[in-house]
Amino acid sequence: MLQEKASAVADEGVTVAQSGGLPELAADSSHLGLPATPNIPHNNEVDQNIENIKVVLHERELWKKFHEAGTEMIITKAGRRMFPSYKVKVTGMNPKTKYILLIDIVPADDHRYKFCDNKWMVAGKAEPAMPGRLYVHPDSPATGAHWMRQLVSFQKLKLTNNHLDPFGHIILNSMHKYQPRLHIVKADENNAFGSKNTAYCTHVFHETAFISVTSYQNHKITQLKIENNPFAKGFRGSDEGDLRVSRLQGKDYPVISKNMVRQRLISSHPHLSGKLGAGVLSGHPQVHSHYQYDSGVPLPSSDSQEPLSTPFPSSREPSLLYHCFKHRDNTRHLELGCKRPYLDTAPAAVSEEHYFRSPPSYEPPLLSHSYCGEALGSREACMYGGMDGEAGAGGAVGSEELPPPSLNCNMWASVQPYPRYGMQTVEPMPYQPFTAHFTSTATAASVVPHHSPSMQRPQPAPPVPDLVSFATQRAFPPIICIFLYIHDANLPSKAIML
DNA sequence: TCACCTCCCACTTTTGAATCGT
DNA sequence: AACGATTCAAAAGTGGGAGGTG
Repeated sequence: MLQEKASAVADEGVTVAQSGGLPELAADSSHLGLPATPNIPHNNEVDQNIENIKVVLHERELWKKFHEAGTEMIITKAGRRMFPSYKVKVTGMNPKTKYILLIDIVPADDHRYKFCDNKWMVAGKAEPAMPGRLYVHPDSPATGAHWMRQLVSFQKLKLTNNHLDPFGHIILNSMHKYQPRLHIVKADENNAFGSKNTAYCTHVFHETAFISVTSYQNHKITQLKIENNPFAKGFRGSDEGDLRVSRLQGKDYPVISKNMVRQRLISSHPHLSGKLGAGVLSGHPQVHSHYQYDSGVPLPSSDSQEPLSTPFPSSREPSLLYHCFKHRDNTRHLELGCKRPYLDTAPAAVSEEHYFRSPPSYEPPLLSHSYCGEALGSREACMYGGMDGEAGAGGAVGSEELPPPSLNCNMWASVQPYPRYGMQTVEPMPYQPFTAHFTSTATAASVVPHHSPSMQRPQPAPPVPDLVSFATQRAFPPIICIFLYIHDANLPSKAIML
């Protein structure tokens, strides 16, 4: 059976989750609006839901095009959407069970990059990580039938470099490499998750990795964006030249863009490439120094000034990494169970037992560090969801509306991640992708609903449940209240509520 | 001087309200 | 009156360029 799955999934270019957690609730109780029976014995139906969930990245070929060139994503103070947008096709869910879909974006490594000589080079150590934020899909929680009915789009997700962003956008550092991750969480009877036996799975498509920039560095990426993003249609050139540019400059004749100048110059004078990349043309009034000529954009390996042959090395992992775990008991210990990605190993080697996999080479050895964010000295905009109506006008959460000390994001950020949280692991596990968010790194991960910031306001700390509670309260639409809890034997339980 | 960032621009697509026809 | 189709204006989303900052 596993082999069949592996084969099928391989055809789709992704690997798929295999394992869920021990269920706490009757599978169908949530949609019935009935209180589920807690702590019921192991329920295979629910487990299978998690195990069987398959996620396929939409427009994977487009993502691959960008990936091959070295995807760049613009980040702005006001927030910028991702393009290509993150859309997935989900199958294998229990149609009646409610799930919550969310995305986070984690540092892919601990390097800062610069674009030099038409290549992305390591420029030093990464800036202290921004506080991790989660983007919860607007439809969450929704039934499996809902998610499977059509593409699940995260196109409204926005990226910002504003450390104090009040809008709930995902905060990133410029010139750093990041990896988006999709998490599917089974909602409990309260349309929430985080109770004792919450199960979830994580999907990572490595072709969605990108480097955040404030202006495009690689001309090839610029062209891909213009060619494929409808909003950038106005920048699409023609054989007559860059008409848009000529219009912008008030010319009644075509003006060749800088990119075109550079590209054409390079193509006809390859020997100039290095000088051009170094900004030789910057003195030209039409050519800004940060423009680069067209070519592949290798990203560096761990070896700092050595560019790689490909922007985002694909050898490290199959297309999709999978990780899943569940909360298993009341002991405030976290047991991590991972199934090996289908493509990660021979199907025959996949057992039914949980095990822990090694991290991909680029996946965060620094993941925890990233989310630990000791540099979060500034008061980060912790987003809190409130109830519509009761919340009043609300508005952006300003610094004066920061949560009480026990909920302070900085406090979260300062807490060391795994393994200090006493998570019970079967064996050493350097790689702990999702746990970093719902447990250890959740300390730095403020959970941000997508909803209007005007509806967000601080809420009193809810009762502290065991281990981790990540709850959404659909009962108060359209606000999703999310609670993050963490327990460390050495630290007081903490929570982030949204 | 340089790399990076911010703001503004013109253009396009998207969205939603208003209008009209059936 | 209800519903669907169409129209139109406002809002939102683009990359580029100029200029600012450290």
